Amino acid sequence: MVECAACPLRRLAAFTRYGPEEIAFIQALKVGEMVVAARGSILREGDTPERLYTLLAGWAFRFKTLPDGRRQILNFLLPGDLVGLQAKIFEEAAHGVDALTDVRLCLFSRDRIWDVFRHQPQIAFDVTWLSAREEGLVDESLLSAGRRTAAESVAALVLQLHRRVSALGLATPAGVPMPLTQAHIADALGLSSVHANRTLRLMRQRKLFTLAGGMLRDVDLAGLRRLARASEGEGPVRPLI
Amino acid sequence: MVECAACPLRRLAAFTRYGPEEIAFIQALKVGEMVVAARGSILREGDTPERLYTLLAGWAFRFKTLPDGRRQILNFLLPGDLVGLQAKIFEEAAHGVDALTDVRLCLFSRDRIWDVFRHQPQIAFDVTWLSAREEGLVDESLLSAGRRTAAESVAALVLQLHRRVSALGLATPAGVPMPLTQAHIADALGLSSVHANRTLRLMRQRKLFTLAGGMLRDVDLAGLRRLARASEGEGPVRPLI
DNA sequence: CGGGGCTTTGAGTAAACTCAAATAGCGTGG
DNA sequence: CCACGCTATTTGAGTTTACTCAAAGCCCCG
Repeated sequence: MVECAACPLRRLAAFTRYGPEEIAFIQALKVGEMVVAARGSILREGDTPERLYTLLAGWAFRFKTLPDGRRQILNFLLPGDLVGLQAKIFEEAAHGVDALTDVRLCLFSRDRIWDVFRHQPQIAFDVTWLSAREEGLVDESLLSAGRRTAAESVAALVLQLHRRVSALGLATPAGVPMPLTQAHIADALGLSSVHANRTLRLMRQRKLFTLAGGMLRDVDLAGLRRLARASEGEGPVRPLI
Repeated sequence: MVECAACPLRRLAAFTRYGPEEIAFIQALKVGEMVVAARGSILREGDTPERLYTLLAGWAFRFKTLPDGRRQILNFLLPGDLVGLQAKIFEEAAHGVDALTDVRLCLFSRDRIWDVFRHQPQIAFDVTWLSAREEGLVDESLLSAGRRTAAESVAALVLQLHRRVSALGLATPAGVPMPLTQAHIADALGLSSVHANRTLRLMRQRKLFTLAGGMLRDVDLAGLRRLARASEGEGPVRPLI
């Protein structure tokens, strides 16, 4: 089990620095780790989860489903993201969380969240910060699903994920890891998977990017920004809990 | 100016009870009130707002726009809702907020939010609660825009607003106030206003509800729930700051 | 009584969907 | 090592939902 003080994420420039006292406090909150295999469920819709999680490694996503099986992905979760805060707050999850790849999670005691607010206002503020940031991601997706064309939406999604993955230092010379199937892209943007496929072909033809084997390659960032009409997005640092 | 201890909202069963100490603290945070006329702007995209607001009376909405003018409404704001928290947290608003009706807002000092986290953990927790609740509303809209048909989306939106307005005790024998134009409904659900109009006609023909003159009437809640495949939604009480 | 905004309707179009089938990849066990 | 099965991708063909453009009607307010 990873010691919080030695957490490999915490070394990244993407995360704010905490003092030893705060790290010790987080360490005291941590009750264990959990591993979930790719495609496994981390949190089911309607569940009352025992824990609050931070994603240590791997990809996951939040989603809602309709009774007939239609699924909407709400946002993707990458290392450092908090999982299950709403569920903690409302006692019952209004959304599910599934693992996209094999995933390692850091477990926090559910009851002790309250201690954070009582004793560590800085960390409490950062929890709120992360929650507001996630809402910002959902806002952006809603803009895509509601008002962007399929090509614009795909461009905006790829840009967002490219930015988030790069900030974590996960980009490699071989490309940027992006372990999504076309069905995930479709469900995130409100498209059918057939149309997602045709749109990806278009992106390839326009030389905006290629996405294959879980790797994003040959990205034309400027072209994507022009297409998505995206703003530059969040600043460089954020808290890690 | 309304005294927090005498705040008419606070008397409603929809809000949690605060002790005298907490109310005094909130009162100390309050630096004034602001009135914005219908159609006026409360917060512009890209602004760095000086204040954090609570909506005291009236309707407003959060939105994002694309450079060519396409607009997506992210969620509607009703009395008791917090405005501008993300903007406070990120220094810059990634969305605008416009008044739908004449609106009265309670102003809180921006800098002193930090005091809340340091001295009033209960209120800090409730800020997080409200933020998570708002994210839940956006999640629901994303499900509509992405995966529901136009009729299902309209049903889900009307159900949500009916529930929220009723919880505030604003329903009257003459109907439930709902001061939206068809363009607002279209922009909230990712439809064209022509299609929103045709969908509303369909709802009228199916006797699910009528919406005219800012009033919702003749609502068939059971029929709407069946159509929207909606879950029952949030519990009855929430914090008021 | 004349706008300006909002709503309503018609007609034609386009983006995205469904259904169906073929192809490609990948892991497992014979 | 290859065949099999499963999942994911790709493409074609036809359909539908929702869009655009345009014009007319409404209604409130000044």
